[in-house]
Amino acid sequence: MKIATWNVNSLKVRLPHLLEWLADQPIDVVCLQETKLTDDKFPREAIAQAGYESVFIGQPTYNGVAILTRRDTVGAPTDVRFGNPLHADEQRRLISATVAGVRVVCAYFPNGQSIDSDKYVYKLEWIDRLIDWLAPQIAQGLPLALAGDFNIAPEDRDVRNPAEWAGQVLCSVPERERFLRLVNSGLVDSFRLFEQPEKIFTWWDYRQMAFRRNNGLRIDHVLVSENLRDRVLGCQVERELRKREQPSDHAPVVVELAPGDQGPSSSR
DNA sequence: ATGGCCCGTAGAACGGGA
Repeated sequence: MKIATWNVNSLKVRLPHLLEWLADQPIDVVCLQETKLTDDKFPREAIAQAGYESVFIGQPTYNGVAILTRRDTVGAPTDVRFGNPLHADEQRRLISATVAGVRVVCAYFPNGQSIDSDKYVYKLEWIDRLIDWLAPQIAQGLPLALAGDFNIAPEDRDVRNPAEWAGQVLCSVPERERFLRLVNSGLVDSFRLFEQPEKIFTWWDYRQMAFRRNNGLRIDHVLVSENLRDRVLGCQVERELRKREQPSDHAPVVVELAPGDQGPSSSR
């Protein structure tokens, strides 16, 4: 079973890329962030014709998240939940569902803007509430994948120019400390389970030809619970989608999971 | 030195992203 996360930066604009990608790649579960669509405008039909069920929650202009599941393999998701029950948040940043026995949490972490911004305070608080919610479930042994745009580069090796970013939003100590707290609640960064080439990133600024110069950050992640660790077969960044005309500034991250005891399609 | 792009909402610039 393949699980992917992708910040599309407007699903309206990126829908053709998404459909071409899914026609080409056998992804079973796709977590999307920054759909920027209200629910009445979500392209459920086009995605259904491509063979995917979708659950989603959006708002005008900002945020918006969705989980797509491949009908032929994993079927429709169950126990869909919107938001964090421990956090009355107006912003649509979280959706979770059970797919093939795995609790999939699709998250669009706040950006934070800059470390002296109110948005930064909100970011840290938002993550704290997320940990409060997820940690007990992980501790109880729920097989879980937390996939999304974390807006955190966990270590300096996840940044092309660490000196430029030192102490800045996405790289600050409090953010990295929270990433570690998430990991320490019983998750592993699937990307780091494998020997990886250096300088692999998931986001590149649209400006300054940053992608061509590979001036990026690794801020999109798939963390899996310890009890799924042995099932992770690989984790890679789909740079191809960032090379296209009119790309998202993020590239997808794809994780492959070996079938569980119940198999990938027997969950429902 | 600063900001240099893209998207949505606008119906011109501006907020937000990262």
